[in-house]
Amino acid sequence: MEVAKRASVVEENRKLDQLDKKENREPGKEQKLASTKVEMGEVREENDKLKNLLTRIVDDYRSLQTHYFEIVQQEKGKTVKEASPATTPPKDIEEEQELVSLSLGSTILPGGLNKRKEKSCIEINGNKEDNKNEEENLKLALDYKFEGPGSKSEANVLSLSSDNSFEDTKDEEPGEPWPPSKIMKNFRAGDDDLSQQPQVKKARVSVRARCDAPTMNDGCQWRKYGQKIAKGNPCPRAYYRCTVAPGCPVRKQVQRCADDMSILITTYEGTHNHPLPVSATAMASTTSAAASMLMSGSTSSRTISTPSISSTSANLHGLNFGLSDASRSRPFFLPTASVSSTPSYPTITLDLTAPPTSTTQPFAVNRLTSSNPKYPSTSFSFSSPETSTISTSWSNNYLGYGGQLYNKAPISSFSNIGRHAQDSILNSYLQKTANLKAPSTSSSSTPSFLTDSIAKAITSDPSFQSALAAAITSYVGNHGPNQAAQTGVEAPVGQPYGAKWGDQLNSSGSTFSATPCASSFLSSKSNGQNSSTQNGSNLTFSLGFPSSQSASTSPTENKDRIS
DNA sequence: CGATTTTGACCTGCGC
DNA sequence: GCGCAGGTCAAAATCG
Repeated sequence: MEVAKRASVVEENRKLDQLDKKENREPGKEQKLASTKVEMGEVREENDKLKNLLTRIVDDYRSLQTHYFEIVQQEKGKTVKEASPATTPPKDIEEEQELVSLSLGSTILPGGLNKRKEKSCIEINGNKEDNKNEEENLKLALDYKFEGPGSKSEANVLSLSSDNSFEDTKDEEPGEPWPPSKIMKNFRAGDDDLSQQPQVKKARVSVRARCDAPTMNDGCQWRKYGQKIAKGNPCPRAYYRCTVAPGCPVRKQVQRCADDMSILITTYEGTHNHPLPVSATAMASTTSAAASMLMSGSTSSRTISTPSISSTSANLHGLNFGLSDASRSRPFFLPTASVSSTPSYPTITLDLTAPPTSTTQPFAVNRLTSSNPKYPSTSFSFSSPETSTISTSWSNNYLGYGGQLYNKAPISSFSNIGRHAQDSILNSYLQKTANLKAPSTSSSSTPSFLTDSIAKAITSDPSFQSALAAAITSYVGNHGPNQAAQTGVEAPVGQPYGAKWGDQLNSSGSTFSATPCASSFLSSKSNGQNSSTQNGSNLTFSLGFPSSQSASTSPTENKDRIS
């Protein structure tokens, strides 16, 4: 009911927004505009109330979930003790299990790789009708998403969807662009997903990175199945397919950049239909999110009132990510992402080799012209000098130390606009987070209007949020099963191996990288380990691809070479 | 000996 | 229809 109410409010907001836009184009209607704004204020107020309500519901949900797990544990103990063959759980328990399973969006792990998770993961095979109510509940719990483009309301909701389907987004009811059921549909491992979503299959995510090794180790196991000399590039293009699971549709192309041989271009296509190793989940989810960003076409020119990163962080907090604690403020680290498209293959490129963006060009979320109008194009310019550092670090296998990376160049020292972009995210986040402890001096060096506008520009794009969310979700899924369980956040693209956050931190010297060969990951420094932010810790989101030569989980890739 | 890579042949889509 | 380029297949070679 609340969801429906909220949806109606969202729709109302959208209409008002459109009306607002329209009237801005037609001056001389100030009176109408004024009344509209009054209406809008009311709607916003109501929206706020609903948000609060939603937050309460989420809290309730979480506590219920905690209770549920306790009950399940007790039930399990009982069942084992009694060892009764006729022990069929009560129906309500079953239903509850379904609910939890839906909420977590988890899938059963093959082979019991994660026993703890197995306990909380119950496969759902019930029919849709029966699950409808549960799905509604799920929406209540997980419906952290941006309202659709055009919504003027303060979109403090964050989508964790990686829904890539045009049809899906098209078909959605206003205000509910990505229902959780669809999120699950995409994230859930399954062969039939791809057949149902050819668009997803076609979407490609290209990663450019400086890498001396023949190929980047992204954590997956690949088998080379072909090599071709592509036109216009003396370097051959190698074709790999994922061999983690038989029948996995994911493929990648690896090719050196013709202009700069040190740059390795890896293009991913498809979605894994199997659980991924920890080291591969971040990459998978990042590419998935990037593909989502691309395919969702959600890059409409929303330059109106938009959420700042603080609202995002609030949502993350809402998801129990715990970022709202200012003492644990974490900067986000983002690569350059640009979109291009061919008629059949829309491609988003994450460029981690890009030099600092021109200082003459203020940061903005630009729209690029697309060769195919079907696929809207967007360029996010998050370039910074750090990207080259990252790339270098990939080759040098230092990618597990995102915190260090970040600390190599203190925030306050960044002067280029690309850095500003990242600063702005951080600053905006820091500024708007309660109980700020002034961990950085960067805010003084960055004009507030700039940081605000940048933050707004960045965060206004739901796709960005989606990508960020997916990365975060990946992080949560990988490093914090507990968090994931509490939040109901679904782990993207199959990540059954939920390693404990703390475990990872401990095992890797305060970074998330459990192993030096971890491919793509989200790195962090724990509290008190960071000299530059003594009052807090850094969490650096970055893409990391240690060279396969120096560290590879796959012997295949170790000997991989491009002749 | 199984897994993986190599490499030429083949298939497919697209532009002319 | 033809040629080109990208992508895939599959037999042979190679590796561990």
